[in-house]
Amino acid sequence: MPEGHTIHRAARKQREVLAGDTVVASSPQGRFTDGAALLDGRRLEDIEAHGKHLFYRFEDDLLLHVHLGLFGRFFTHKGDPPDPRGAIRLRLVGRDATIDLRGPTACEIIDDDDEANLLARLGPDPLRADADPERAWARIARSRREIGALVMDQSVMAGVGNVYRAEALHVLGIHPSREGRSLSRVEFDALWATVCRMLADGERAGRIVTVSAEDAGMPRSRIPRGERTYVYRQAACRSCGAPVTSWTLAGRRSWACATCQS
DNA sequence: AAGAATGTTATGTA
DNA sequence: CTACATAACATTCT
Repeated sequence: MPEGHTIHRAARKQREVLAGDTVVASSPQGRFTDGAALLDGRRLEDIEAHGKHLFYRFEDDLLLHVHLGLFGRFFTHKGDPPDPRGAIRLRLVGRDATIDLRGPTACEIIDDDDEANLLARLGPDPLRADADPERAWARIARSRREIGALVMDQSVMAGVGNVYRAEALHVLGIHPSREGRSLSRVEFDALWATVCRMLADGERAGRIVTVSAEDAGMPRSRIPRGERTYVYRQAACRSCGAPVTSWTLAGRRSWACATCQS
């Protein structure tokens, strides 16, 4: 479910929903029980997103790290807290909203060292004002790894996942298998700008729609599911109609248009 | 109803 | 040291 846009959106919405409240975090279940006793009843002070990672700062300097992984999801309930459904790993209870977390790969109490180590492994996040694209360029410009692997490597840039990898490289006409170091500075600048735009769009809309209104022949908000991407999970390119090839790149399925991309 | 999926990490191999 | 493959783990949907 989540690429970087989902995470930033969650942070923003949760800040809104919980703003000004005394928020109580209740006992995570299952394999995340370690931090339960510590979190219980503590007030939430801040939420921050870095790439696909979320950091919750609680009173008494307690820091909760959440990573949704492939399946993690938040569920927001207005009004009184409902009975827990399924394995709730974290429950944040505000004055008039409850947020449940299910299926994360990480939901753990960490210390400042852990946090520093995590952040040190993250490249610039296109959704953050403090992102420095030069760090990404420095890695890409001298790497012989495929660009399709590099853009999804969270230490190169933080927040891009499988959908944006396919879509960003497609609109730029760059084949995912090209070596990083074969990209020109102009191409990299366009790549960074595209990733920034796509992630920001996704955060605003709450879903990924990379196809333009012109190409779809309808407002982007009304494009049906399954038609919102040019090549991702497509058999034919939604831009030119040519066949889309798919193969495994960096452990994930990858797509490219035979004619648009080289 | 097996299998795939908007992810990461640890470990083994070359 | 780099790159790549595999397994493990989380859950929902088709």
